[in-house]
Amino acid sequence: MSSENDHCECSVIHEDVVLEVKSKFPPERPIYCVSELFKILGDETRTRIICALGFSEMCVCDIAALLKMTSSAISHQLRILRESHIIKSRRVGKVVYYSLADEHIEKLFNIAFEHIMEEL
Amino acid sequence: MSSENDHCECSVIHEDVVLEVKSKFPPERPIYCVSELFKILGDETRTRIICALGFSEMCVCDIAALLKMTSSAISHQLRILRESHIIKSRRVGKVVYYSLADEHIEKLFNIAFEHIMEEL
DNA sequence: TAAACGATTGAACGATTGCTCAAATGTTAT
DNA sequence: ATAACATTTGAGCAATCGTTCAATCGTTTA
Repeated sequence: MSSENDHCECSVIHEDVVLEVKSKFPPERPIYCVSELFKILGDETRTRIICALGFSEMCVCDIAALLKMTSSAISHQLRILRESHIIKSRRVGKVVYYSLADEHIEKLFNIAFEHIMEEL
Repeated sequence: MSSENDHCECSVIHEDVVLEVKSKFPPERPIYCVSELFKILGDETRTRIICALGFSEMCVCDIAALLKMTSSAISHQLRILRESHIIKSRRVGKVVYYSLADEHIEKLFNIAFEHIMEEL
């Protein structure tokens, strides 16, 4: 016998609220995608990379020098950002230049910065 | 002998770009705070909780029932969200009601949702 | 006061993450 | 072809994370 409360050891207190929120709740996929996006942004190295690319297109070496990290570590993070379509790359000879894929991320960052600034 | 490039095995290719971006770069603290904020939001359970609270104030039990998880697991995540000032709580007898602390997070979520929707 | 119940907490665990290191690509210059 | 160099990649490892489980707290009700 299975019920909606299989995984909850307590009874539902406000069934009306639960049902109402459930009816409005977004589908699983966009929820998953949004949390994945935030997860990508939720790392200090990646945040700093995105912030840097917001000012200028940069190559791996320059980002590494700016952030005082190895280019291997930077490259690993750039791959994650590239696969998430947050940044894009173009190769010129041996050098690969990275830049922000679009302006959405900067907008998201500005809102987040505002939020932080108001807190302190 | 220490230099700016101690942690980078390659030479700086575009010194002008690095110096320019370095001069514009935000201080360490807001960068850290923003990445921490995104890290908090970057978990599917917390995303779903925030989404639910965007529709209605809810108690731990109801959130657990809605998301089909134990109230212990929910409570752990609520603590993280509360300590980050993303949600607030009020106790009425045995029941603790949670709601979003302010409208900033919803705004952030809406921007993120827009970004996701455009991608697919 | 004791029992019931919603919520919280801490330890333990398996899973995931971000870095390092070494090796391998890909491209250019000798 | 060979050397040099920017970048990428994969394995390995320590650290962090999210859940479960059991115990506890706080409040209400019998």
